Amino acid sequence: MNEDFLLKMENFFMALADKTRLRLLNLMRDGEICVCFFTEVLNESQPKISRHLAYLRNAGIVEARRDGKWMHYRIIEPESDRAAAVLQDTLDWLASEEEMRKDYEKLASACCAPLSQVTITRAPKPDVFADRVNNQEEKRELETFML
Amino acid sequence: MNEDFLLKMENFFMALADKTRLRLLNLMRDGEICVCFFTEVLNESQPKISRHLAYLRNAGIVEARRDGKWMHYRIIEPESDRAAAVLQDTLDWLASEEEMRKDYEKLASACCAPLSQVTITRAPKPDVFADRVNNQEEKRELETFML
DNA sequence: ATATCATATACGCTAAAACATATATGATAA
DNA sequence: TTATCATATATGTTTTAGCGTATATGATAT
Repeated sequence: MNEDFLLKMENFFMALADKTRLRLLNLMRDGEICVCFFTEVLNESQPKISRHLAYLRNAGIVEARRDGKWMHYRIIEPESDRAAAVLQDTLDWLASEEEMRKDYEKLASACCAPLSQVTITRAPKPDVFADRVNNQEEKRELETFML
Repeated sequence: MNEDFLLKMENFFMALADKTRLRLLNLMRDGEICVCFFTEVLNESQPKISRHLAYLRNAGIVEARRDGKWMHYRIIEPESDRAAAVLQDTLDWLASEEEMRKDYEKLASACCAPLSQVTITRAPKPDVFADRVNNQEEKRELETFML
């Protein structure tokens, strides 16, 4: 039956249907973020954050990169163009909300990841995905440089 | 706290995170539909359909109109522009899927509502919301005429 | 009135999601 | 090696979603 496609779509929206996951996505909207930031900014337990990040990863919405002891998560463009459109609208929605901006600003007062300042003082670009892809190499170099 | 806005957003996505509700939205994407159609086309129990329609109504995604014994549901534009954008993308996504088109075509072989033929042979317009609003009066007249 | 039709809601149950706590993993430091 | 740090996962429990069945509501028909 049509179960396959519907199931994927259902799972995609499930991934967006959670307060913690929405806050996580909001924090990642302009680039990759270290797990320790999430726990700090959202003031939630580390296992809770990890579980929700795993959920987003399984849904194909974020991916992770290991950097020594740290894990950095970033939003990726979903395979489906349609899903990508929904996700982009969702990120714009988050960006437009005052409360989410407050979360975002807390990133400045961060914890372990040395790259924090570099990453977040970069001005948010309108096209999130393009920005993310283009700065990938650059970011990696900066990180290596700072370690 | 920020609970209010996040809760609303979470509920909005919850409403989209269910196979039955996605199929219902797909069937409503070009105009209002009678409950009896839903049960017929989706081949699901009447209470199940009603419960999911109530869910969508509480989420501010559809509204109902009574017409004698029948209830007609239609998609409405959410208050939030951001939610409206996500919903529109979602409807386009549904419209693009073969399996959903099959559901949609089953509307032609319908049940109780006399208006069915008139409603569904009308060619789908690109701007769903505008179409819906503009044809409201017209539809009401047609229904009255046919009863 | 009563009966019937279309739909909505209430109730009890099952299944799945989210949580807190504990433990495991994988990397660096000593 | 052992210790420690950052993160992931496993376990048991609580909460919530969805379902089927039964029943209520609201409209028409007799």
